Amino acid sequence: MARPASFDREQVLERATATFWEHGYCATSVSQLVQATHLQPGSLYAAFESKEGLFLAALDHYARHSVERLRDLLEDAPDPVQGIETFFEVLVSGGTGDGQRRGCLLVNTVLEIGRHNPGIQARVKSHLDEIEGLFVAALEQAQALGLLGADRSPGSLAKFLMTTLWGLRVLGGTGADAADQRLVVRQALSVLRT
Amino acid sequence: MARPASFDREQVLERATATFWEHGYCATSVSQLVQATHLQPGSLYAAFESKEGLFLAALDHYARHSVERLRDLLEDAPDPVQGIETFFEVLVSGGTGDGQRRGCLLVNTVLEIGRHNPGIQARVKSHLDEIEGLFVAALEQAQALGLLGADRSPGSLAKFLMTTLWGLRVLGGTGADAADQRLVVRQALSVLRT
DNA sequence: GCCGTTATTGAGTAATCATTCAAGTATTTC
DNA sequence: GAAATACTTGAATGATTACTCAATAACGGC
Repeated sequence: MARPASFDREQVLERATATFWEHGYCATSVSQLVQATHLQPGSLYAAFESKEGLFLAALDHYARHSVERLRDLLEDAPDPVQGIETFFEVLVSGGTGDGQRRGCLLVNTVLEIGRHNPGIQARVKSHLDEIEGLFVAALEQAQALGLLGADRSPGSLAKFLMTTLWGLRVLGGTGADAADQRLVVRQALSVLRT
Repeated sequence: MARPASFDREQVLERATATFWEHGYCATSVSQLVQATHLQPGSLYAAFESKEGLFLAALDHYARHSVERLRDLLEDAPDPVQGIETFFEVLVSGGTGDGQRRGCLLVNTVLEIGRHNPGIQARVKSHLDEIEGLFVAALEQAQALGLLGADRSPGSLAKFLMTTLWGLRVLGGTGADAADQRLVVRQALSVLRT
């Protein structure tokens, strides 16, 4: 019925996400996004409405992949507790490489603009809640398997693990090496061994 | 020998700090700083060289007060462990009010620009190290008093507490209320009770 | 192959950005 | 009170900002 879009939306999102992730929301200009996505301003605005719209789409794109990776990791683990331990080990040892240098886009976003932009805050929170949900499920499984005391609260522990994860992102941002981060992970995960 | 500056440097720093704290580094414009400090651009640049120079001075100003408050709190506490517990309770319950809404300027800065600006990262890190040092000292005192097992590592625990503190700042940024934050603090501080 | 519809282009918008500087002003020293 | 010195002023700088729109191009349905 009409001319179809000539760009691959997924690829555009991938490139836009990388740009936002690298520089942050404020420090990323539209002309940088134009350069990264190979889309002219007009096309970019036709497809995503605004810089903020593109950023929200980038957040979704980023979260989709993050959640997927965590889910796979937990499913492939021999047991839920080891899955969580592996997750933190991957986090600390760099994993993808880029992830270590740039931290987590969701966490960066909370502190950069979450407080000032309710729409973005809500979107980030919903993605973080999804991740927290995976931790809750893993901890409940662990309880069912007798790996975690029945008196422990999966919800409370999951919130604690999320907070540890976020703190590690800040620690990474200060330039701390993997060894320092591992010390923290050991202290934090000792809570699961009670 | 010449005309003295007519502004109160401390007051200017206080106002500039509040502005940076509220909006972040990137989102704070020089004209906002001009408005907040009541200094014309020329005076601002004569006194602080650049926007970044003023920001560094603001970071120092902020850290000076933060460290002071933590030191007082730890000194006034009946014992070091209770001091740490009080610190986290104050953190979670809002404390100053502004602090709760705006988080911690140092933590916000790490994730917003620390990775891209080595000078700022180094300055933030030195301030955070000072705070970590206070925790180390408190934990060593606790050990000396028999409140903490002699087999525990004050350095490692201090890093863990810092990470928890940072994670709580992110948790606060997502809009979590004091009750949720308290759950996390309870899990985290249980590590001290081992 | 033509028409209706939609994507693409990229120069152009006004606003704002961080920064500068020449002119004017106030203070100290002698 | 004059000379020297340094602070204050605020308009102006060129660059960059997010964003728009009229013109052009390309596709699907018939």
